[in-house]
Amino acid sequence: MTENKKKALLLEEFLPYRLSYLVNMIGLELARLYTDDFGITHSEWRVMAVLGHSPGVSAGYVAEKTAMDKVAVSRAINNMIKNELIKRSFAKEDRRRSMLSLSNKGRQTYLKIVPLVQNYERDLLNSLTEQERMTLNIVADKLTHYVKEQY
Amino acid sequence: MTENKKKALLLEEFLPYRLSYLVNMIGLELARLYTDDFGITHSEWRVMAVLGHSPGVSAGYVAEKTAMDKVAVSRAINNMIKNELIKRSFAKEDRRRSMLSLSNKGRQTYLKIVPLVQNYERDLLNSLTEQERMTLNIVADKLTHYVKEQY
DNA sequence: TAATATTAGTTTCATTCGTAACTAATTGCA
DNA sequence: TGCAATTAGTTACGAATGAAACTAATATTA
Repeated sequence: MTENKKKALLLEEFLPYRLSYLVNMIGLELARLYTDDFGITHSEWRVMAVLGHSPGVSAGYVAEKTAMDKVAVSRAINNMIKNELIKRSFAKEDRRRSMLSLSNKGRQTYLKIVPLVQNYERDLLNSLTEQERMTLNIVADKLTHYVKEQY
Repeated sequence: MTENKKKALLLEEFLPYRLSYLVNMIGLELARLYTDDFGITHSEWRVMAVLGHSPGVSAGYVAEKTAMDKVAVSRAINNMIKNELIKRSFAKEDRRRSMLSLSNKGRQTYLKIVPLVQNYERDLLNSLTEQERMTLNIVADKLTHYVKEQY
């Protein structure tokens, strides 16, 4: 006999909904850190985070690392070039491939934002016990692994 | 002396990013369940979930329960009325307040979707141990509580 | 009770986002 | 070599989203 207990569906108990709500709130709070003070959008911040760590990479690499699609990356990059946060050149051996890095202004902004978001993450995680943080890490990895192979 | 170990910021280790990626993937997968087969959008599904459980409530109540803004709720509702998934009347004692419930067609759709999303949730959680599921619940609540009071 | 404020929901408009089509450069291979 | 296929990135367009202004109904209060 297969499992057949028909349980009511309550949004506030449904894990995907709860996580979505949580992530949305976290995103809003983080966005305040870079939007209000630096006029950087969420997409732009992701691009910046990759270039801050890995200068010289291509737009495709950024797309891969950020899990953004290439159109979104293209838009963010071009906007940041306009705002002089990013410098772009093209690879000599393949003139399609861009080589991106932060400008001085971009790097200064990056270096200001990094501690802000790291502090936010720290404060957030400080509401958990060490044991809970460890489990959260494992759970996030397991679930991500699961959804990736589903996909 | 305050903590001053300057750690590099790696997107793939940054919890808000990891959770955002995970939730996005889960959302895409869930959307397949109701969009492909029933032409229901994500917003519409949330509205449907509330009305399935609590027939007769107002648009404002739906907005509150779904954490959607009232514009999004209004649009979803009107579209679902057009598609004959929802019936609407207005309260006699306050003719601004809507009283919403699923139509027969809407309820049939709802009853088909509920087990699909519940199965999805079950499969997702089955990739965890019982202990991890318990901790995940607690962690989700704690973090949500934290971000709510921050806000 | 008339004037004002508040509330429920809708419309408008500007921006964001994603898909698909496109351009330009390079690679593969006949 | 030369032509088809692939790759990097951009442009164009339609759908989704959010903020602000708006409409209609009700509540407040002078």
